[in-house]
Amino acid sequence: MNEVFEALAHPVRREILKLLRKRAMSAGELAAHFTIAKPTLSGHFTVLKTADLVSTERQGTTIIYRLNMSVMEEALAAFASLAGLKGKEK
Amino acid sequence: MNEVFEALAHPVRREILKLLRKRAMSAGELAAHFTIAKPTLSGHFTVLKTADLVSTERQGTTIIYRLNMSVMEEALAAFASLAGLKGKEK
DNA sequence: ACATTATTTCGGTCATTGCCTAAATAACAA
DNA sequence: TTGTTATTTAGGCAATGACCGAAATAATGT
Repeated sequence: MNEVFEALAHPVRREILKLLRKRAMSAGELAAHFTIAKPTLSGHFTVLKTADLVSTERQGTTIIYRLNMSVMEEALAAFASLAGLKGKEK
Repeated sequence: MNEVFEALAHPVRREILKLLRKRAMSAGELAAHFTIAKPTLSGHFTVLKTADLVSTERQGTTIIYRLNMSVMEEALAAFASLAGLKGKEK
């Protein structure tokens, strides 16, 4: 869960998640939304993947990123619990 | 809102929030729950204060930290929105 | 004024992060 | 196999973050 919170700490990574919320996209499509270099973005992808917030699927030469909704939901529940608003204590 | 997500990225800071969820505590009381040095902890307090997640009140020589529930709720809503689960789009 | 207690600020080190360009890998088509 | 496109890995650098001990500040009591 720590990795999830760390992944959420960077604005670019949050924006990636927001884009993937609408539909799965290739690395290139995602890159088109940012001005930063592709290798930098690739590093952000790795962080999101390590946190299990996204998963990948190769389609030929392109790699499709998709949002892992269940982990997003778990993270939200963890946060709600932290805030003491709902969810379990643990 | 970026400052909030950054503040949540460190486990010690999340633990501080969890402790403050039960009741307001002085810096010293909070420090008793951790093994790290007080100056380090004081730095974490500053991060939380900058994110407006906690507020302070001086009582004599001690400083009381209290959780800022409204900001916690806003952050939760922002996260829910990011996940596309509820809350506003923006 | 001086000492005591609580907390923060200062000055420094070490590890990590974010960014880049250049090079490597992967899949596919000619 | 050579070339093309898509993406990642490697290498390096500047900025930031986390940590500590020592010193400074703040409030209070003697």
